[in-house]
Amino acid sequence: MSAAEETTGEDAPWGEVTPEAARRLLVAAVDAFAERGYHATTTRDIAGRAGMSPAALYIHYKTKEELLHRISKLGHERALSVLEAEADREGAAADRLAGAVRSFVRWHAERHTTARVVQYELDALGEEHRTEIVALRRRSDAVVRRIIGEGVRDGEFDVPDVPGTTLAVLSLCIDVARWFNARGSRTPDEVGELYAGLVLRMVGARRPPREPGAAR
Amino acid sequence: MSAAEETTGEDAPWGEVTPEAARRLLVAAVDAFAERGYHATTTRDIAGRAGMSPAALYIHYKTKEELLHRISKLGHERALSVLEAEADREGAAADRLAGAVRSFVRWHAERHTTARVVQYELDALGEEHRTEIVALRRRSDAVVRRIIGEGVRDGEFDVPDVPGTTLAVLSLCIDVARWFNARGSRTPDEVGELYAGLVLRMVGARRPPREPGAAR
DNA sequence: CCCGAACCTGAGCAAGCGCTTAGGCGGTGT
DNA sequence: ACACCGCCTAAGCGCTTGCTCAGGTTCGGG
Repeated sequence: MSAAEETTGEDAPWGEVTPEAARRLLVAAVDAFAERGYHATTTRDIAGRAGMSPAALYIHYKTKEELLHRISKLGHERALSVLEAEADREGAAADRLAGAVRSFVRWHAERHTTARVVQYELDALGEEHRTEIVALRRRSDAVVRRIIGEGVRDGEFDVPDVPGTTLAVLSLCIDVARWFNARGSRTPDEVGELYAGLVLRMVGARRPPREPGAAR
Repeated sequence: MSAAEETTGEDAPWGEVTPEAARRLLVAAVDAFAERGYHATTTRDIAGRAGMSPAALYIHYKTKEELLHRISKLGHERALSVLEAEADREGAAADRLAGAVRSFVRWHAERHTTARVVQYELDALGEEHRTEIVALRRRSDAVVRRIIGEGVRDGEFDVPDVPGTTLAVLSLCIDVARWFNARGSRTPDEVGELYAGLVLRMVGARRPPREPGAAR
């Protein structure tokens, strides 16, 4: 059975990487970086996983670091768009915060190999590339802070320290990439749901959203 | 039970590392590993920071990996003892949980270079050493789970998913090592206090302990 | 005064690293 | 037919890596 290649959409996360050989190399690099770390991964290992010779890598990427940069940039953009999609919806801050956490966590769990590279290999990037990525991360921070701030303003949340709580919420979500194991007992959906609830408690949400009837 | 000869105790964290040169090398390795990561650090760099020639390292440690193992083991033991000290006290579960989180977080912030190595270089260890360390980490998990379980049993906490919440609490604390910056605006004490409050909310503690009157 | 143990260095080895180069192969336009 | 171009490989270059080893220094005890 030959694979019917799907080149676009959310399900094939590296669909935008063209030519096909470049995509294969990038996917191989994600796996290798996530498994062993950037510095412990050799260009020979990446090329080998993609079924090519070491030299083939340098036709599609100038350096090993450029590969990491491409992965990091695309990954951050995807994670950020997941966050923003939920944040820009209409409705109560509690619903938006819960939705954002649920989606963000689910992304980190589902794509935990990518997320691991994205979140933990930041300082393997060169100076310029790193500052570019850091700017993206600040936008994630701003999104979460905005929702929490609005919740406080509207009297939905009780948060004494908005920046600190924002930091903690993002930290909690990001760390999912470190411990999540696909062979573990929890599905990405379950973790997202659990974390959305925990975060609502962290911000002191007045009433839990969804489930309008059950109070207990 | 051997004579515990502490040179200086908690304030000089590597006091128990006996030949002075070995301690200098270990401290240098902690700095280097935290700054660049294990794989990106060379033995020449470590020796240089300790003011020695590269060969001197191998008089005190068999391999570079053994150095990492020593750091990781001592670090985990210290972090675990910090946790257990607060967990074994008497009193309400909320007080013990808050105390444990406060101390654990403070440790990760104060000793964030050590903590970074301890928490993020686990899979640079060899097979045997890694399983040894993983056992220590499971004990940390057990400590937190026990407190939360007792809080639920005594009706102090409202936690639908005890293992999941335990995981989240520990994850939150551990990730402090990643983002904490000594030149940042928060002191380790402040972060510990903030996180203790957040965790109490996560477990649905009935009433916040300490500070009986003051608000704002 | 010398001895042996503990400690450290200068020089360097084998292996592996990121990356380059010269060239081959297959499909397309003319 | 043939030149061209995109894609790939075999071979290997220059360098750094973890680690070794013969030899030197320091120092307490006899």
